[in-house]
Amino acid sequence: MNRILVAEDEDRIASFVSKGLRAAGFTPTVVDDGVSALDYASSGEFDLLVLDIGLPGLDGFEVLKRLRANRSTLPVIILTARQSITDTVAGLEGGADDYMSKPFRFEELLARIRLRLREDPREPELTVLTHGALALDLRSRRAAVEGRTVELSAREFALAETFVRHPGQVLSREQLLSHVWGYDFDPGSNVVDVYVRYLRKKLGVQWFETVRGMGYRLVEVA
Amino acid sequence: MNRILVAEDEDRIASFVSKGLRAAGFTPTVVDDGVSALDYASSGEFDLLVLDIGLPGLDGFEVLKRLRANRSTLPVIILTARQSITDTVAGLEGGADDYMSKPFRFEELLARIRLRLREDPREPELTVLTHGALALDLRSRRAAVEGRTVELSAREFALAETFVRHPGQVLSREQLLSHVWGYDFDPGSNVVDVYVRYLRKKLGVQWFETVRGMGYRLVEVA
DNA sequence: TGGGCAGATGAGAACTCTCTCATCCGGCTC
DNA sequence: GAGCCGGATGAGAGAGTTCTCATCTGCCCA
Repeated sequence: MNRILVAEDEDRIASFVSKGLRAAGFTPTVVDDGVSALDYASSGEFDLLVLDIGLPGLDGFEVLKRLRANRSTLPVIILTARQSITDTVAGLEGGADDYMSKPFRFEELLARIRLRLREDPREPELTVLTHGALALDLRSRRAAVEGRTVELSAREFALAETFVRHPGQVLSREQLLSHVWGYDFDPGSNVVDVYVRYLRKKLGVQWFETVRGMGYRLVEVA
Repeated sequence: MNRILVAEDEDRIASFVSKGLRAAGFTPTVVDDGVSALDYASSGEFDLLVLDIGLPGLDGFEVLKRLRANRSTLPVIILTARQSITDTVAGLEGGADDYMSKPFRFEELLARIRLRLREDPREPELTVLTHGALALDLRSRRAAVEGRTVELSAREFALAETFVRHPGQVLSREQLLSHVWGYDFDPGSNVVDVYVRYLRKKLGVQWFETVRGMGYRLVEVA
């Protein structure tokens, strides 16, 4: 349950997605045109399809349509153009299970993939992440340190979530930028530093270790 | 699949919830102490339990614990005190299926109840609401009118959602206030008027009809 | 026809959020 | 030990959001 087909023709996005998926333990395969997408998706070798709408050859809608016409129940998450609700509606009506509109944060795509691949969808979605005395309530966007509740802004929360999902692992600024800010953010910025500082201030300095020249790391709990 | 047990001792909230549930087509029953809650919940007469943590007699945790000890699989949504993530974690670990922290917007509770009662949880959650040429993307908080995409703020979106979920129905300011702003908002405010104006400006005046002395109504589509 | 009242509207205060920029600090290297 | 460089920090600009308030408008009824 971890073979994922990524149909996306923009190199930058395809690589962003496939790298991230691999790091998260999935086995991604990338194709960059509609015909191959349909072909591979029909092979039965995949557990989920991430499908860009704007594919050359056969567009995403067409791929989806033919796939469903062949009675495939493969879960499909479509990537729709920036801001196009029309595409979203059409895609969902055309049999997509979910969608992401570009530009998206990788963590969000990951959450949706996990949701679609979950063995028992009846099982409650994990909405509170914990790491030692640190707890993140994914729904209310609030955090708690040793019982004390802390309000986090959207960005602060997304960053904290990324750390908690990769405890003990050194995360580079680039990784954090692409996971939290999206794939098309200015890599020269020092936002990451600034937001790590915000988190340190709100959650306590002891959680976030600086690894000089490398990035930051959420300290592991004993 | 529509009999809901509400265990809540604060009158104001109990009535807010039960009224809303009735209006949404459910059949709510209210109890105001832990012993009755456990009693009724064990009867097999209900499809879901909305359980306040701070109940007199037996508190919510205890009710939940005993319920699960008796092998009941009744879906339970707990209501936790303002900001207490600790309660939330304890509740979910104690076998709750979901939670709401007070003060909550009614529409949100409703969404969670619907989710838990859905026949086939595998079926994609409805994430785009439409009403004629009006579409609301619940996830990206964007709306579309005849293909044109419009950005809405959180409040604007919640208000629009309420209208679209009750098309053609006159909604009083009080109803809108409690649904969109929560149950403890100053009833003397004219925020509703102001936000209806914002929606008219962004989505078009034709959608929102003023019913003098009564409230507002989303016009039905031909 | 005039007054009153419900609703519409304009303006703006308070606040939050996000990000940039300039400067400071301190460890590492030579 | 000096200088450099990565990172920490403080400050603030700019944008967006939410809500209040005062005023305007126009419908309805006496």
